[in-house]
Amino acid sequence: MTAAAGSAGTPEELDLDAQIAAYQREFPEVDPQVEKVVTALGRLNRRMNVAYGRQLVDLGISNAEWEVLKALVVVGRPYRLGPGDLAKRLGLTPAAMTHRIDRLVTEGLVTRERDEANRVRVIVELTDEGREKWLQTMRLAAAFEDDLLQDLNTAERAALGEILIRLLRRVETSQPDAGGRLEDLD
Amino acid sequence: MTAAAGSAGTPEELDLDAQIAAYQREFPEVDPQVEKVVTALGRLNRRMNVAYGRQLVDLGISNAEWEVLKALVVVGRPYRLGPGDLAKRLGLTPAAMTHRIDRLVTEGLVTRERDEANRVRVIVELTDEGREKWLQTMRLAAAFEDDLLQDLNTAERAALGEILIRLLRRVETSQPDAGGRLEDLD
DNA sequence: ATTGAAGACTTCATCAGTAAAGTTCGAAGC
DNA sequence: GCTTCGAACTTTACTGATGAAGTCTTCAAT
Repeated sequence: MTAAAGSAGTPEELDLDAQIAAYQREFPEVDPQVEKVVTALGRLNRRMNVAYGRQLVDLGISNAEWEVLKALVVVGRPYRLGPGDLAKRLGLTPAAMTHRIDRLVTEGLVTRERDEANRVRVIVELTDEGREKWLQTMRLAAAFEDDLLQDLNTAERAALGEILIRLLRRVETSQPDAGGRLEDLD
Repeated sequence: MTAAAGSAGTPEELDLDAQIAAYQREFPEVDPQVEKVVTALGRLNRRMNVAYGRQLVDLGISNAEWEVLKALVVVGRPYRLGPGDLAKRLGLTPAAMTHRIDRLVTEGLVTRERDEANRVRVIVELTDEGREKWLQTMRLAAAFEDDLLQDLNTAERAALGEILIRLLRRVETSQPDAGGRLEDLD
């Protein structure tokens, strides 16, 4: 097998360096250092999502549902938000939110009721069971994250955090966001 | 409205620190430093995907199609892979791959033909037009990435790359991957 | 009081993904 | 040489997302 080709391996077999090498071969102008950072970032994130996904399966909820629970927890007591607001926070359409809420309601993790003060509005509220479920996910996630960063000492963690935030600031300012689609939100 | 709530803002309005604070409030055992790194990482990645997505729209292809082009380019000339192999590399099911290839074929970016040497196999090959399309995406992506990392000096870039790779190694070794679903691959 | 415009959510049609069954071809055994 | 097993891809049924149209409520202006 040549460089990173190969007949049919799991994705890990494609190691990072081989992939960067391929990019250089096909597109010489590329800066390997930049590409390395960007590729590692994307790959790391994917792995983490897979890991989260597995834990969620164990707890019997989907990633989609988890996002909703997180959003409700973040606003704090009494853990209420409208469907439209939730949709904006999670970066999906109101239509999708309607269905997600349907599922969560049937599982008893949130309640949906009309706002009596303004009957055009709907209030989605986390139930005790929903909050408990979130706590469970959080315990697992925190354990995974601690393990992930185990090899980094405090200084390294701080440096990493600082750099990531600088990058984040750069993207967020360069993109006014145009009020759109944001995949998901933690 | 309390803390980071708000009526209905775009996601950016929820700044990172407020979100971390919310986690600490709701789940005191959490390590804020760890959470900060993890949250920033997730958020950064999301922003980057949005940015890539916009560029792709301008070029008239979807993120899904882009992934396929990348995979074919990475293996090098003659830019050929079977649907099953592609599916593994991109972390999706063969069924999904079938449909993606359908779309790419109608757009003229790849060809699909039976392997005459082994007629149960199918060969997907990048067309010149497909390669050209990939080059265009690469030019845009590289420009965006260079801009993103502009605030980091060489030493910082190296440090970031090194740390990310350490983290990546940790996730990849701790998860044998179980041969499964990997969202996507760059 | 009535009408009109805008906002918030839901419904409908369509699209892309998964899981599982189906099809076709190649290879190994009797 | 026929048959059976297995591999590679496609097809089918279903799920969850999008975008556009629809419904219901509120608010402002006649």
